[in-house]
Amino acid sequence: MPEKPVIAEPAEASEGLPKTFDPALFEARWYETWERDGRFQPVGPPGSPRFVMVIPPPNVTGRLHIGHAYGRTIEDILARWMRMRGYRVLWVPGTDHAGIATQMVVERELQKEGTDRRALGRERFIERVWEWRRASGDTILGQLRKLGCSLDWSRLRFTLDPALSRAVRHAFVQLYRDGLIYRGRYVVNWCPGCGTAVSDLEVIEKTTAGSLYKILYDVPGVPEGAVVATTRPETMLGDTALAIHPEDPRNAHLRGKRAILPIAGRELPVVEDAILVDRDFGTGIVKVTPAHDANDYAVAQRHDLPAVVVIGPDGKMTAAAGEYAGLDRFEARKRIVERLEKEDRLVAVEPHEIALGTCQRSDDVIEPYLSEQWFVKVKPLAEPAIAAVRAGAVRFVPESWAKTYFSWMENIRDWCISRQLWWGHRIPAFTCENGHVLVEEEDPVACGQCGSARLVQDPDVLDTWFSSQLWPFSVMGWPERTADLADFYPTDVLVTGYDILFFWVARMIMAGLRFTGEPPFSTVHLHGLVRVGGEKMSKTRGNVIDPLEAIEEFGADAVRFTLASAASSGPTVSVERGRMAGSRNFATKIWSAARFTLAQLEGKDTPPSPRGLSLRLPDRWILSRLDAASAEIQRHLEGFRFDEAAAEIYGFLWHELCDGYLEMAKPVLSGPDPDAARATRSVLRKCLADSLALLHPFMPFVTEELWEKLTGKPGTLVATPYPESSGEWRDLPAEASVEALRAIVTRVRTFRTERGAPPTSPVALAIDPRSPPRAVVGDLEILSPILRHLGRLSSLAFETPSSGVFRDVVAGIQLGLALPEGSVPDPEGRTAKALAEVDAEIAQLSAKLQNPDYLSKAPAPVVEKTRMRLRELETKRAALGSQ
RNA sequence: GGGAGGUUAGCUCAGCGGUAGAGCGCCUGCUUUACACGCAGGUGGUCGCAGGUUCGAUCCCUGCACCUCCCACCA
Repeated sequence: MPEKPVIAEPAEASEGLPKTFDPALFEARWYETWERDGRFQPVGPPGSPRFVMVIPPPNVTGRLHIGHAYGRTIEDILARWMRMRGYRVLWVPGTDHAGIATQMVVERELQKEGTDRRALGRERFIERVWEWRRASGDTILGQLRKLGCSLDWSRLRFTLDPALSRAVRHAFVQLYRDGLIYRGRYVVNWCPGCGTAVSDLEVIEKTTAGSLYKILYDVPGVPEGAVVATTRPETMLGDTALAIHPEDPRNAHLRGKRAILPIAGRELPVVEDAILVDRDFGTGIVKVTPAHDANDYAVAQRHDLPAVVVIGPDGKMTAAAGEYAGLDRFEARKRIVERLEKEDRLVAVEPHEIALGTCQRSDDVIEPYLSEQWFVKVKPLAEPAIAAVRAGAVRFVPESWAKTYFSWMENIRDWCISRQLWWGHRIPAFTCENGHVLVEEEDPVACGQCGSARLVQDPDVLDTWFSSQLWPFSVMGWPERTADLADFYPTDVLVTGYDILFFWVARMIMAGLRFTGEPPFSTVHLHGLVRVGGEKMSKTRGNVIDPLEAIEEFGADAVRFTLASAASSGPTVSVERGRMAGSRNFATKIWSAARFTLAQLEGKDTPPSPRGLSLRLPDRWILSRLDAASAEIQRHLEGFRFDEAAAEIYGFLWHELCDGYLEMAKPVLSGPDPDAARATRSVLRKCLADSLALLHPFMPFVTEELWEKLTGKPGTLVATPYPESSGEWRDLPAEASVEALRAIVTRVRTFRTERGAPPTSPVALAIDPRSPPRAVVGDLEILSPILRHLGRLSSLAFETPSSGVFRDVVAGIQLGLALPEGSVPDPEGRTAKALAEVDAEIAQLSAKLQNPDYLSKAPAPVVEKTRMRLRELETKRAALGSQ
């Protein structure tokens, strides 16, 4: 392969931009400038229009992943856009203490040191976590800065800050006093790996291939005994009854009998329970294990049965399991099955698909486990929260999420909020030596009932989400009546992934209404989850996109623009590496356009606004397009369609401003008419300035950098008014004429390609002045110099094309085209192909226009459009057919 | 068992009642007074399948197929 000749680049003059740019050279600098200048803090008098968001607080242990980058980019686009529109914008940053996740990180460290938290003790362990947090937490905050997020760092919050801890305690005490928090012994989801209870939402069901074991229980007086099916034989040692359906004739003979529990030899009553037992399933006989199954526990309550805990909090069999004590639950299962087989009690083992509950955090198999826990009674909180969404006080974008929200909220179950962890908000409940329970805002010194000073605080901490649900107002200082709370609450928009709709969004709405009387935000934008090229991101697939690496490689602007472009309304958001490069190319394109523009403006008189100048058609066209683009961008941003907004500005900037206007401007800028050149410079300047402003929320860094070059006002684009459509520049006649010109230029170029002529070969063009869009023809005469230039025409005549030339119709304009000589007429038979297409469409349209139903029922403008199209096609047919 | 969403160009996705779009890829030309991270031209789609509504359907309705994802205590 021959190497490209290396052309020495002329030494760059002292002024002028380099050809390409390095985002690393200015991204950090601009961020610091904005922050130093207080751009991220709300400015303006309280009461003036404001726009408030709180960040979904990432885990302190977290590192920025593509999902964060996506959500925060959307938020930052909103924040910057609203700021430029003159709102007092507040976007509150912060992190979440993330109970289990953080505790696990530090526990792993301890493990490496050969110790554990129990050896350390509670106090020293907690101190250790704080140390860890000081040393390595909050890295994600620096990463958000890299992304360009315009967060108000003066209001940085952490869910374990003293003020936020007070909010948590206040909320707990209030709910307790209102009877909405209670303590009790129930079967909860227990994660043996984490050593704590978790809520229903933290259990991930995975369908797994398992087995259904059919076990024979002896029943004195019933020779055939009772065959019981179970997927978890190890729990049988905790059986305290068998249950049958009261109306099941198959098992009527078992009524009132007592069965013998195999292995253990204990007697079990046979109870009748219509709720638990499904007559149509299996043998209709169910083993009842109250300590290890929530349904069985309910049966035990109804029939006053004891509960025997055979699996302990560590996942190992307890002393109650007799000879199996100390064995891991799965090992115990194996041994018990072996034993049953040996004793000939295993009637059958059938393959059975089971829904295995696993821990969201540790992936361990969840055990239903009977224990003392704290719960929130959620129904009374849910009702007003449902009503608020129904009434439109909270709106979901996209709307369809409301349905999911309702169905969950309407069937909501109590929330287990106690966690057997050390890292988190400790439950503010104390028990005195006489068993009195005290729940108060301040640590009590003596029991209010018996006066005892020997008080023990509940060892558990609260579910992390208990504090998260208060976030939109706890960050504002609630329950204190702070100025921020008065001024900035409720917030406006919440942006987050739909995956935490139940965990967080729903609970915030409930808590906000309960504690502040208002919903915490008026709009919830639930975005999709990021996938890479349609596939879930995973390390094994090797398709993980690390946003920090991407920022290194392409720049933060490119990463942001890519994410914004990918933002569809659907549940998945597909991001590809190729898109990142494309966005980087786009940034370079702007850079290059600015470089050209700046070179043109340099040292020349250029009015900042084209208003009052005498503008030519291309000027009017691009200003009209700019106005239209501004309107579209605004419409899409208002509708949370960041992809469409991004596409709009991309298309305008690249294909209209650069491909279109810049090329038309070149001959004018160097042409003989100084007034025209001056007007062109002014339009160029306005287009560049407005483009930079329009693009700023998406690509804040490169636009700010270029803004400084253009205006000499460093760091001010962030606070420049966002361009909005005024309609002032809208000019449809100019659009029609310039678009006709562009179409004709394209036709001339295609003509060359068709004829196999080199791109530079001169074409003689005739434009039929009798073509129907008369105004356009007139404009084209005015545009002649540009048309000649762009089309590289040897001649341009406004006359009926002579019979010898190739004829066609473009945008209604009848053209005659001719190459010098010796060119191939039409090597690929394109004319014939085009003719066939025209004929087909003519046939279709005439059929339509002969259909009386169409004529009478279709709207008149549509019919008129069809007529016009048909007329144009007929002209085109005549032109093409004359070859 | 309920519920939601999807199926459009080779890939990733927009569009959603009046003649099919983008980016990337692919093909052909190009050092054309910013940009090869570029310019110009082009290739490429019975818009999952079958019915229905309509003057007209990729778009609305019904059914089917396949794919995601949520929710649900069936041993």
